[in-house]
Amino acid sequence: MIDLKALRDDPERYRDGARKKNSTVDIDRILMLDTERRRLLSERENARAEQRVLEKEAGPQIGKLMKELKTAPGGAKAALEAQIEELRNKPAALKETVQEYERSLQQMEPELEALLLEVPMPPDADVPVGAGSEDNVEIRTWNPPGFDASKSFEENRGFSPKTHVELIRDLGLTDFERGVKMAGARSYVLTGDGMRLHQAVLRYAFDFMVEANGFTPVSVPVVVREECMVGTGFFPTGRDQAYHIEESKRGSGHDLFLTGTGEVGLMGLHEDEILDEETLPRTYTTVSTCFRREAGAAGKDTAGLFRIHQFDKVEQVVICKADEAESREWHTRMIGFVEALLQSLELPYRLLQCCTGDLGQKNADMIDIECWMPGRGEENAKGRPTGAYAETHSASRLYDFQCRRLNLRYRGESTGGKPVVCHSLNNTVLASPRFLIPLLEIYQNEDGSVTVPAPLRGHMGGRERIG
RNA sequence: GGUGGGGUGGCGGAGCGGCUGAACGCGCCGGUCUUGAAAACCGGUAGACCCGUCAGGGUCUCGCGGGUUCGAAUCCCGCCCCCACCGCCA
Repeated sequence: MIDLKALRDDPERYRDGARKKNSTVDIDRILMLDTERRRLLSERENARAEQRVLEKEAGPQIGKLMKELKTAPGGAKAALEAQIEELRNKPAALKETVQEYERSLQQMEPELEALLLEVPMPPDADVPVGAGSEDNVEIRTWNPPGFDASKSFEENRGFSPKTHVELIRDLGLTDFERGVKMAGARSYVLTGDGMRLHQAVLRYAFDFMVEANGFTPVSVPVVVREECMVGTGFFPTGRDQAYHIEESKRGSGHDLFLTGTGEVGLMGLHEDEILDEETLPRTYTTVSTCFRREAGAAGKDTAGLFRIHQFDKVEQVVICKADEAESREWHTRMIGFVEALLQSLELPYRLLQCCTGDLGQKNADMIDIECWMPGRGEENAKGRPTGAYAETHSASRLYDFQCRRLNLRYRGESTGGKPVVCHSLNNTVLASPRFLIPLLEIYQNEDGSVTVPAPLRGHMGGRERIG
């Protein structure tokens, strides 16, 4: 959520941000509602203050008169009762006024709140303006020794590569038929070495974040309340991407949702908390199963393990002080962790600066990392794919957008003891089985086997190859 | 799933119709004392929102929502959550 006060002070910044992110949210309607809301608030407060003054005056008098009434002779009772009645009426009249303002407020507030939840975080000034992913800008590429992703796989290795779909089929690493039988389209079963490799890459990435980078390992819920989805910024805009578990027995409003990323659980950890400045930054990592409905992606990437409803992901999040320089620094470092991981596995990749249209609602800035996958891209004359980069990681910088929704703050010396909304960032460490695509395709051999990358062998019982 | 007990400030814990945004204790911060520290003593210590250039003023919040009342942390109704024991169980 954006800061309503900031929007009040500089609406054009948010209008411009919404435009750049292709959002049609009505900023002027928000300003109008906000003005009206403050007017009502102020009126109600004045009436309420007056009411309280009267209460304090009349209250003790009523109490006194009530006592007198008990012992008063019959003839005096009527006069006392009339006096009490009069004292009661004054604040009672104001009560009506207060309630009227409150009803007006209750009528308009849901609309204002709903609109505020839709306002996107304005992109940073240095983010290139663009309509969608086609306008993203390549920052740099990295190639492992002895490999050049700007050339074809065949030129690099001397033979035509199989796609990952062919590799997993030929090596018996998956069983799509039975996956679909049980769970429908985009479902799969990892079998044998497929499952083992999947677990190996996850464990390798998880250990890398904990041991080499000092992140705090945690396990988090993957079934969460709606508040958690709203707080982390995935609702209401992305509601149709989440699996919805109805809890009809308990009435509406208590339904649960499957999380599409460990980010939800990691960021939800400190919802409604005020952290001590000295405990920042918080650096967390988790490995969790992620569920995505992939609504609107019908027919896209239907083959293989690229776009699926359920996968496992090692995720990293950082919660830090509200400081732009620190946010930027962490962003760079979190990307650096992934680069180090990919380099240790010797996989070619590139960094993409996402343009404004591709940032999503929450992000001020986002860098995607794409691994090179020989089995994707345009077909050559023989009808074989020529290879392409495809997204495997996404590093987001959100400033206070997410933490404001979560009501996650910190305080300390630098804030003068006052609570200030934290900044947050997140980045993929490794998502599998998608990650198996570049891994298998790059490490395949001419005889159809796949070499197990050296760093993973410890998690594969020392195996050096599959097949 | 059943039965019982609870939800008050950073924590513990009073309050059970007005004097209570909240006693008291702990913690934390500042000060006195001390060579320094501890102890002791003194003082301070919730959050949100609105108005105001500042100083300051006001409103709301004792799990959440509604009600009763001139007045609610305190009474009533609904909901949520937590704990204990029993049952079931990965």
